[in-house]
Amino acid sequence: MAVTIKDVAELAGVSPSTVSRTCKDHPSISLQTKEKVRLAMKKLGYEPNFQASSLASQTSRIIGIILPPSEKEIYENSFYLEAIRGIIQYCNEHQYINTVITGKNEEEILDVIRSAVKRGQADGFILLYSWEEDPVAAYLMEEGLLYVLVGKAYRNANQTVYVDNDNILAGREAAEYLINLGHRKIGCILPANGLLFAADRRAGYFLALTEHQIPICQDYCVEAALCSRDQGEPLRALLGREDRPTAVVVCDDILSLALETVCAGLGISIPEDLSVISFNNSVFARLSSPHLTSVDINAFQLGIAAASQMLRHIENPGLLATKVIVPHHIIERDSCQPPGER
Amino acid sequence: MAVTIKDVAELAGVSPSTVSRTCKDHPSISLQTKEKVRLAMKKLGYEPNFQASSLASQTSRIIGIILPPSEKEIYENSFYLEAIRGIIQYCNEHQYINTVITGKNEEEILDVIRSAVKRGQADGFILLYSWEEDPVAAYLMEEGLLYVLVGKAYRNANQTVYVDNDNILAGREAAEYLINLGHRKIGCILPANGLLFAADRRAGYFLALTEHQIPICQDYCVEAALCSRDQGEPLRALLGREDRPTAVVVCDDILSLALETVCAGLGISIPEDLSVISFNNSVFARLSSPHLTSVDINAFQLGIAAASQMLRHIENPGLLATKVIVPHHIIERDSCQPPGER
DNA sequence: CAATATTAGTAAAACGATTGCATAAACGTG
DNA sequence: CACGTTTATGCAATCGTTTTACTAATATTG
Repeated sequence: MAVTIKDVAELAGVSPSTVSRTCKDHPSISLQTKEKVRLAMKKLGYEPNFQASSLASQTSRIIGIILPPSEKEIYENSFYLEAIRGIIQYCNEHQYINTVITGKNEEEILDVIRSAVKRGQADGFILLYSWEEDPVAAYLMEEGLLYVLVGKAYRNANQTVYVDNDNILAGREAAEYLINLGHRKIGCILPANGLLFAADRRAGYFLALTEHQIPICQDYCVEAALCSRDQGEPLRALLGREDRPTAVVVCDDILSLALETVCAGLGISIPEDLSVISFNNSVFARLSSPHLTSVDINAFQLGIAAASQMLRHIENPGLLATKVIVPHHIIERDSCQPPGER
Repeated sequence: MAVTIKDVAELAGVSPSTVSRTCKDHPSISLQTKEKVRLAMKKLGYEPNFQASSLASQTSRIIGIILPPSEKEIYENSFYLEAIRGIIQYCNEHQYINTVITGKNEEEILDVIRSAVKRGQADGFILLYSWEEDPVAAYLMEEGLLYVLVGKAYRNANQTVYVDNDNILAGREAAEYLINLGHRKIGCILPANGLLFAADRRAGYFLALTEHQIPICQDYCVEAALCSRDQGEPLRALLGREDRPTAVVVCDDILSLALETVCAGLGISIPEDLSVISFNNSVFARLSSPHLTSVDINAFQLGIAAASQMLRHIENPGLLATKVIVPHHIIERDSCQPPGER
């Protein structure tokens, strides 16, 4: 049997409550006693029992990580695992553990959440995606549960704690990068998955064009499904045009890869005929040919920041909902060049 | 405050112990009483408190999922998230939860595990990778902790519960697929990460060649780092040869993508000049051009199987260590054709 | 110096289940 | 019908902490 608080108390010659207070660094225990107790703890290799302390203190020290309902494709994006890594690293350092939650659809996720809450299996939730009208976010908000959104809040932005990149700025900087290279005919390709970040990146793209007095051409802005059969269609439509763009902002590396395939089919070469600036800076960016210039969004840091917000709010209830912006940066590779150069 | 077992007991007019036994479907409670209790549970929306039941029963109902120490690249492989999904789905269905564990290096992982064990924070561990001489696996074995390996056991295979593909068979079938197309000069490309599955796939590849009386050429078998600077070097060496292979077995889609890049640089076209059969059937396989013929290893099922073994062993201590083989299958796409055809 | 405030620590009651043991009722059986 | 058995249920201890309320000892103050 593992060593308990009583064993430590006995060895140190104090009562269990004193040991407990020493662990919490309670001010009403003298330094002398604390030292004595700490020595005993070290000697016995004592670690407080997780369930017992949870039960007594009525908190679980468990944070639920909610993944979007599972369509396989979504998970191919390494964003999720990176963010999870960030979260668990921070949580581990602070004696919290995590439980990953997902399901076949939103209803199933809600069931898991409801049940986790009733059982006292989670102190809060980190939502790793943000969609318009997401029932999961709506439920968490309604029930007054503690949650942190990674991504952009759709409703109740002021009451929601969220952690995000400045996607508008990122989209703008990506477009500006192309504009500064001399491009004027610039397209924008978004994933058709309804995630909010894409809309923001597009908004940034529009902003950049407007600022540089480049007329906006609606047809230059297309949505494409990730990994579906007819994925190439909208891309081919864009690139088949007579006045096709000389550069594109692509909101996900996976899409860029798809784009490269379409380009190869149409005899368009990157970056000579088409400059591409991409998003996420994943393996895809390093493995494609040519290597992609891509905006790194720091998924790991997003995870760290989300976890840190979570813990802040658990430990100081009633804090105002703050938002945290994690910086992005452009990683330059070989997929961009000034237009018309060969 | 949430509804407790006492509330249910009161409403049903029985004692708490009867409610508890009803939950466990204990045989010594009459059907009549059980019905009465179940009705009360439903009415109140009762769910047993997780920490309290853990504390009382001295089990945590938490399964740790151990990821390899974090070098970012590893996580780009969607295998991990797929396997995690499988695990959590199975665990959720059986009222278990999961905690993901990783660290910067093996020592850090060991610390987390040690501490989790002392605190009673895990009933068992699922190891999502297998390396030769892995200190983590060694520790788990030494301490007599319950764990399931996803991948191949290196030492103590007979005492280890593990869940794997038949990678030798998979490697053999991949090579045979190429042989059946008429290829005789077949190479093999492995990731240089020391993971055991790669060696097995290679062994299968050798097997197939031998069986078909094709002489083995050591130089046809190369290792390449995933996503590193000089990754292309060994590939270029292989493909730059005068008598370069007409087909290759590539043990990871990510490597295939790298291979495509190198081929493009050398003016080698796939599949006309080089057939490629790949492994993992990830997005990469569907996004590359041409689309890759790839062996699907069913990562999700591996996760399910691992979790199911875990629970079996938790609930029946002393069970013999069985191994479970999850089937693979070849997904045919456009990267293979008979040699010499254009 | 007595009265009061502060400090340092303890005892014991939660927290919400589980479970071994006791017991009452119902049931056979000779 | 008395006795042993089976069946169904309750009682109370237990799991290992946290925390409230309390006490003893020491320090402070008018």
